Amino acid sequence: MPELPEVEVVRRGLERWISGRRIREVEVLHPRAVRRHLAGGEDFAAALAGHRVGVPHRRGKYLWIPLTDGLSVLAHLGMSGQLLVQPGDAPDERHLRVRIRFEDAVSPSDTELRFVDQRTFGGLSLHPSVPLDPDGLPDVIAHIARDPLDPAFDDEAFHQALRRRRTTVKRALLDQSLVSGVGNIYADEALWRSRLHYERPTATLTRPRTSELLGHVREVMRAALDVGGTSFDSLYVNVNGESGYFDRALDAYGREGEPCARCGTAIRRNPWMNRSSHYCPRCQRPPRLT
DNA sequence: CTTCGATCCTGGTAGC
DNA sequence: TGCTACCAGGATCGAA
Repeated sequence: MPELPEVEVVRRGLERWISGRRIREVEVLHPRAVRRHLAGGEDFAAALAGHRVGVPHRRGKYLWIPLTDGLSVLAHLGMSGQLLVQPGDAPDERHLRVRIRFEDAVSPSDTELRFVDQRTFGGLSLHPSVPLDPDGLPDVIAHIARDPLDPAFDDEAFHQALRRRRTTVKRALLDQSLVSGVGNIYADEALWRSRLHYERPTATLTRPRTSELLGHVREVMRAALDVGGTSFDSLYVNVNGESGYFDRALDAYGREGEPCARCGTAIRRNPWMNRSSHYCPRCQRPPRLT
């Protein structure tokens, strides 16, 4: 599942392969992939044609590609989305949803951009920027908080927000209006590293504990970025987050029944919010019920 | 205002 | 073999 590191790898790949190119033609093959573009698929395709694309930006799990007139193409990968740079004559993927061809593609094997998404939770859309925003942040994601790797992320404000909230620490990590880019995988990993149970009330976290947690979030994301970021300089921008390379480095997520790397106790998986939480029952003690 | 559960989607797999 | 049930889960929406 693409979380911040996977999306950042995609962003870098796009910067390398499509920045500066002019769009010739857009093909929308599945309406659901552009459902957040309220004017519809035909409008989306027509609006993009002729634009030159700028340098892709990212906030949390969203990335956007600025066009020339204050508009940006916003992309979210959802659970299974991929942005692929493929030769134009490569066979269509089974779940190809949108194809973007460029003016500079003269031979059939020259590259195009493809949005592929099996479960169609992701999508593309076109939006104006927040006025005066230096990065051209699309207005529809103005409510998304900065992510922990953003130099402007405010650790102290985050801590204060946690203290005010009446919620639990994992819910807070997944709340994209508090901190963005963290999904189920990196939440479980950061909590394991911090020896925090997922149901710990955020109001009980001390400032040092919050700092430690943020530090572990950053560590695990940077580790994933280091591994995933090494492969993008090939022809394909091929990142869907499954990334068979990083999962060997995970300590909690997907490790049910395997020994905790710290204490050897079997990792547990509990149902949680229609998904799962993975944790070490010994290192990550549940909070006392009040 | 905050909190929280239901919902969208499809392919893979477990179980009968 | 063929069917059903369940699972993965980010973001949004509406209820409380």
